[in-house]
Amino acid sequence: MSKQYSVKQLAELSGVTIRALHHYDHIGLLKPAVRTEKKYRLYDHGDCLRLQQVLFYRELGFSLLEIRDLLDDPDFNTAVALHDHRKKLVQRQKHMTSLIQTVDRTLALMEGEDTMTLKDKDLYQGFDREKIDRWNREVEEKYDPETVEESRSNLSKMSKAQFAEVQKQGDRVTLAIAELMDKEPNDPDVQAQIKLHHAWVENFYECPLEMYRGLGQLYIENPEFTAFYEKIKPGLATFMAEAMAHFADNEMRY
Amino acid sequence: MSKQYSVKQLAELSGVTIRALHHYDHIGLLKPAVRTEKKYRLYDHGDCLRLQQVLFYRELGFSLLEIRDLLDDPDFNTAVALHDHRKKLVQRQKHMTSLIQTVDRTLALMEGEDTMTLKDKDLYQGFDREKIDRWNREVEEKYDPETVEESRSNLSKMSKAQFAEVQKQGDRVTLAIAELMDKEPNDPDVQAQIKLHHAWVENFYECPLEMYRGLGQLYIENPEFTAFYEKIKPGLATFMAEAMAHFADNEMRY
DNA sequence: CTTGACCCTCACCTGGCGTCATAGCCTATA
DNA sequence: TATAGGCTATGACGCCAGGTGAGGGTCAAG
Repeated sequence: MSKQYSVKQLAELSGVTIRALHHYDHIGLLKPAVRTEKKYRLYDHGDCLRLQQVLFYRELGFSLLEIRDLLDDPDFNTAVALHDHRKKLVQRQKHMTSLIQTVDRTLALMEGEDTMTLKDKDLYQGFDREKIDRWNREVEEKYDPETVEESRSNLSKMSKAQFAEVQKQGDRVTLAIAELMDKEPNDPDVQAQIKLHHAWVENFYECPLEMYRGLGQLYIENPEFTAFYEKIKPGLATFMAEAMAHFADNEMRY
Repeated sequence: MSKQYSVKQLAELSGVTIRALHHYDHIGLLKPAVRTEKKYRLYDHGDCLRLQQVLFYRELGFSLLEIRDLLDDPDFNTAVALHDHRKKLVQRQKHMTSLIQTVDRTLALMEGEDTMTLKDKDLYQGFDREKIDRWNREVEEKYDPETVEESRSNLSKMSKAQFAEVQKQGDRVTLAIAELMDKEPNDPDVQAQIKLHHAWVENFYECPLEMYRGLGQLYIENPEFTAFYEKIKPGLATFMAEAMAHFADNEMRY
């Protein structure tokens, strides 16, 4: 009657692999209309339609078994299933969004630190306005205007002289901490300096405690940071990370 | 010197399972600092830090092997890795978005068709205003005001009489197509009726060709639609789907 | 009759563990 | 000191959606 297709033909028609068709057969998702005497699979038009449906729902992220149940039960309420599925998709999308934000924040911290602390790049001489503008534009695309405004105000409002002053403050704090490395990371003296460090960081970004802890992590995670601090004094990166973690812990208790 | 932790302790501290720690050991991602004579694992503070990093990157969706390489190679550029990873995340997010839109469109079409064509629900008697309002509210949440305005205007602006008239038109077209099923789906006569059908659909939704093709797919994907058209004449669902696909193809060529 | 394209089944591999099964270790109490 | 319990270890199978063969049968053309 109507046309019949071998596995290969159906595979090429539909774009799925032969192995996948075997698999669908195996799990009872798509059994060929005919099995010849020699066990060859022959698919008919109905099978093609079913495969279309399978691919549609697979695209949407349904599991193969869900699809099987969905297609096999004629009483199944497709609308409800789609609605449920939509919820899952939205959740996954939100998750993606928050992950992206985390990456962005991490990158922002890294770039921020680069800009603020790596002196090799002539930052003492002239403030790299171009870079700041670029950064602001990027932020603008990703976040809401408020954030941009804050970032812009913090960074570019500063004059060259102000910036140099803030930079010097940061150096002083860092060196002071380096001097205290014979003590424990949560020694009160160290913690006092860390408090200053935290305040210093907040010159540039609003930096809640969780973020501050993350910044500390970054000091030991990212080779550039690690190198920067290790150059000042070996072990400083780890020491600061631990001290910052303690600081975050202690402050969060209240 | 510093504290040591058994598997269970570290598991409880970090929130991962013992099995996971075993696994991380197995793949060389996190080997305990000490293995006692009796093969017991003992983790030290450094291991804790490393685990933190592992969890951080795992959260972000890096694979365990990627994390291992990333943490083991001190020259590894974390910023670049994060940037690459960000791209992947954004792509997945976009994919999610398009899937959600597909689901939404499917649901919209289903609801639309339900409202328009399933006569059992007394639609001839009284227009289900409550349902329309609900539908409009949902659209309102998902899309921009323009779309809502359009949807609202198309649907609820119609008087009961107008609606009945449009409904009759739809029936006429559908029956006309059913009469032409002995011809090929892309026969000019069929295509002429399909053109009317497309115009009819656009009474309710702006329905570009891709969407129209999708609607055809829906006729064979969704049991409710299939049942509706099969009841008019066996094979009509498939026939219309094919004819609609041809129509979309043909129209798009110009 | 052979060649080459196609078909079959069986079975192991991926990732990130969960879930047993089986057995050794350690400590406290009867 | 025996035993109960809680901890530890290793090893192996399972999940999901197939990928990637191995090893062997089938079919049409030359």
